[in-house]
Amino acid sequence: MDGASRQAPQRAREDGPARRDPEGVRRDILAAAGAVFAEKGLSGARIDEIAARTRTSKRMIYYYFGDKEGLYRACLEAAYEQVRRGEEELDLAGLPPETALARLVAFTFDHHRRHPDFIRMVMVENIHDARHLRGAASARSLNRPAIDRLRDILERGRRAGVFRPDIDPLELHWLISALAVFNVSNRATFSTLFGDALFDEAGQARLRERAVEMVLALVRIPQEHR
Amino acid sequence: MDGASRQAPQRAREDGPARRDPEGVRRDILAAAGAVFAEKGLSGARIDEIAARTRTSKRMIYYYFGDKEGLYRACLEAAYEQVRRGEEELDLAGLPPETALARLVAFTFDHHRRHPDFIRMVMVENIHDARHLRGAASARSLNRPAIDRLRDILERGRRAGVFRPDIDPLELHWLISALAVFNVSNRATFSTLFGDALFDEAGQARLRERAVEMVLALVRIPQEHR
DNA sequence: GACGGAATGTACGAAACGGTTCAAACATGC
DNA sequence: GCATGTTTGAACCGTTTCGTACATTCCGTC
Repeated sequence: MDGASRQAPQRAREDGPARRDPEGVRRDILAAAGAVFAEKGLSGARIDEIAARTRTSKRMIYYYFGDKEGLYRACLEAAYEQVRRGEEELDLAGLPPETALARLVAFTFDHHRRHPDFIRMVMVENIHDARHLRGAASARSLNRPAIDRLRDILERGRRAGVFRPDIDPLELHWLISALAVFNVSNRATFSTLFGDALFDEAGQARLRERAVEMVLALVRIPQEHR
Repeated sequence: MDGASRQAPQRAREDGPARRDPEGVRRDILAAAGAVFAEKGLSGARIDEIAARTRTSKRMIYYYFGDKEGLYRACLEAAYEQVRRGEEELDLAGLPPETALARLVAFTFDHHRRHPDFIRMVMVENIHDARHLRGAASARSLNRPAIDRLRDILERGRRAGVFRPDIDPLELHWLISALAVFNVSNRATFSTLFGDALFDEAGQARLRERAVEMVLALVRIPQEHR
């Protein structure tokens, strides 16, 4: 073949001699499969279609991932990892609790909106009763920090006398997730039934604002009680 | 065709074989198909499995519904119809606006919880970008009353001076739906990642209470501004 | 410069699946 | 009771689809 494609193993040779580019092939497959699974679901996805969207062949899918479910599991874990890692960008340290919470809600809203394929994978997985996620121990530990972050904010707010003391961080996470996830997961049916006024830029900005207001209104101690 | 004189056949003989019963057969198929589609999705569902859960045969499915997609569409419409009809039970007339809104939120929360198969159908449909729902004109008209009900409550609250005037009923419906739907649609992944403390009876009662608080806190004019 | 294991391409098999054929059984109008 | 169109069951058909067998290429090492 040509010599140009040969220099592919461009990664610095750390421990192993990267011959052809197994890691790259894996990533390539994972990206293609992730897109197709998100679009069509587990049973709706066709291995041949995934292979076609790849720079490599169907044979490689089975070589690296065993079977369709193995590939799906790998996609699921990769999706969680990518999205949760993206959340680490958010730095709330030093902000006053109310500002921190407002920023967290707004960020979560936008973050989910930026990752519709992740949301679709989660929906697909819920259709399957989270059967595949259950095996992934990584996912559990990957998600715990979200709760910790909230607990911290709530605690700081409580100490500052601006937040109610009876709000459970897990409940709050549930509430915030509900808004941020629903916005993406049910966009198609919602806009079909009620029009898409809520889903253009202005509408989304308003919804995000409402979400922030709503969470803060729940958590705050009303002025007259302070 | 005549509507009245045709429904005779299955009536009298309860335990007899009721040979000809088109309407009954249709309902039977729809029920079985609804369950399977909700469980496995459109592409995951197997016509043979649906047929097996039926008192009749695969042949009848094609006789009555044409093909798999036709059957799916019929299930989708039936699901929306059944659930929206169930919402008509709720009577809020005469209640003060705050009470009415609180009751509406609590009812919506419980109602969705009682109909997980409907939620699953909606999820499946969202995976398909609402392609099949788009054709169903009935669904659109079926859902409009939900907005009207909210508009009415908001308007009454505004006139009574207890609700903010800048809340759009559509936005509010979005918010309420997000909480009620997410609670069912993402239960599997959420409880896998964070435990199922929120999903036993006590947990669900707490979540419902939070949802009510949250919506009311958003819509109310704060005491000190009245 | 041949060896051996890892990586890749090709082509195919077996089962699953959606959908159809054919004819028999049936209710109902005449 | 008979003719007629409707309703049903069982076997069947052509494709699609997952997965694999086998051949081949690549590359570090001896």
